Amino acid sequence: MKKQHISDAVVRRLPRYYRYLDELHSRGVVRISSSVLGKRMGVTASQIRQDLSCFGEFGQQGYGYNIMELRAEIGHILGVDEPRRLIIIGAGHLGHALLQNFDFAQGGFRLDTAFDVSEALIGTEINGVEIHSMDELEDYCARNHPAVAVLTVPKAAAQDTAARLVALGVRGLWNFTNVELAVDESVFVENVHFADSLLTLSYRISKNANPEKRWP
Amino acid sequence: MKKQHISDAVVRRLPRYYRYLDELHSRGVVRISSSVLGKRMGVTASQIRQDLSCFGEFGQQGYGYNIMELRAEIGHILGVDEPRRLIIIGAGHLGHALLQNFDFAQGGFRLDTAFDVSEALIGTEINGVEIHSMDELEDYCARNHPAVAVLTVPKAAAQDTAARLVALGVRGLWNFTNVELAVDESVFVENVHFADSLLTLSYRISKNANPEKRWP
DNA sequence: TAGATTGTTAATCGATTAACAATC
DNA sequence: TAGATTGTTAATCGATTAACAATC
Repeated sequence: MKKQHISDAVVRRLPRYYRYLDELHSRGVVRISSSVLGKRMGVTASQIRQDLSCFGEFGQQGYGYNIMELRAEIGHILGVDEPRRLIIIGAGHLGHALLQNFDFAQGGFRLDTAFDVSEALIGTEINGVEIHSMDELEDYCARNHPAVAVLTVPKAAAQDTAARLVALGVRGLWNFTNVELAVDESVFVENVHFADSLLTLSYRISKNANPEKRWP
Repeated sequence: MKKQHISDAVVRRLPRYYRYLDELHSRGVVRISSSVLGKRMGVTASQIRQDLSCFGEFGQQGYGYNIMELRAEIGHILGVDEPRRLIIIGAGHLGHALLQNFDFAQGGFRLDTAFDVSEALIGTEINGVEIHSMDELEDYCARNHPAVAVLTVPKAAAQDTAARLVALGVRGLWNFTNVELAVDESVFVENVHFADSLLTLSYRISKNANPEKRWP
């Protein structure tokens, strides 16, 4: 039975299901039951079935799930088969790393242009992606209507750049700036807060300090 | 009343409190009440008080919280005042970006050495951090006992490298490889799964597709 | 058919919010 | 003192797990 509202907890688990199914698929496994998948992923079979039931009925009694099918269904739910444009704002070290390492196409995103203010970078190409001047942003957006912008600019420029992108019709911001962006609620912001992530690790290590192993 | 078990939900909110308090502190604000802080952060006052009460009593009736004190208390809870060593494994684009941009000292981590297999990088220095050969990892760990290792190696090397680090006594792994690491449960793994993060954004955009704004 | 496994409903568990006495 | 705000207890809400009839 399809649910109308999907909780954030469920949404955040979907990419992980997708990843496991993708791996099983590429290893040639054809079918899997919720209990086997659950054991492998370290979650309960109930949770998997409950999560999937939010979106439809993808399994078969007595059989389980066809991996290829389920993978495609989750991909569809996540929107990977619905290609959209993405741009990178800021081709510094982090933007550069994403341009070099990250497979945007796998997530269903088309990336052909990044933007930066550095004269040294403008006009160059990284991994097949052209670096344009920030002055061309308005023009590019008017022509290509990118759905998502990746924010890898310095902290100080984050809020202004975000506002500019929102005004240009961007629907989502993938925010690496460690700044809390104030934007219209119709625009989705996905934060990647490195500092927060490392601090939780710091916390867990501190709390479970093993006296024998406590070195600086 | 101090709690013995702290839920993950609470732990993940602490860095955000810390960040806000840090900013208020640097702007010279002296005190704040849970309701004002809550309004600013977009959470309930109840939640803030409930969260803090897991660790002690840091406020004062009729007054609220002293920002400098509370900031220091949360910093202490997170372990930022307890310096520990951290190493970076893999000085490729992403490792490089972290070396250049990320302030490890602010999280209480001392970073002096990164490791890589590339002959071109070994012996060089990035932002004051020396790049050593992976061959020197055992020796370095025996001498310096790093608490945390940042994993910015290629996917294929992830699991083996993790196992090697765990054997060398590392207590936590900050994992950027998008691989699920199988390690002893006494070692903490904090995953930064870029792909998962972007897919949740993809999902939210797909579901709330605004027909007027639906461009590729 | 018999065994396996689903989707779903019910039960449990935990997290968030509300309320309020205590008190600065 | 009176007003404000805490820490904590109680109430609510939501998410996870368990159970099971349906059925492949």
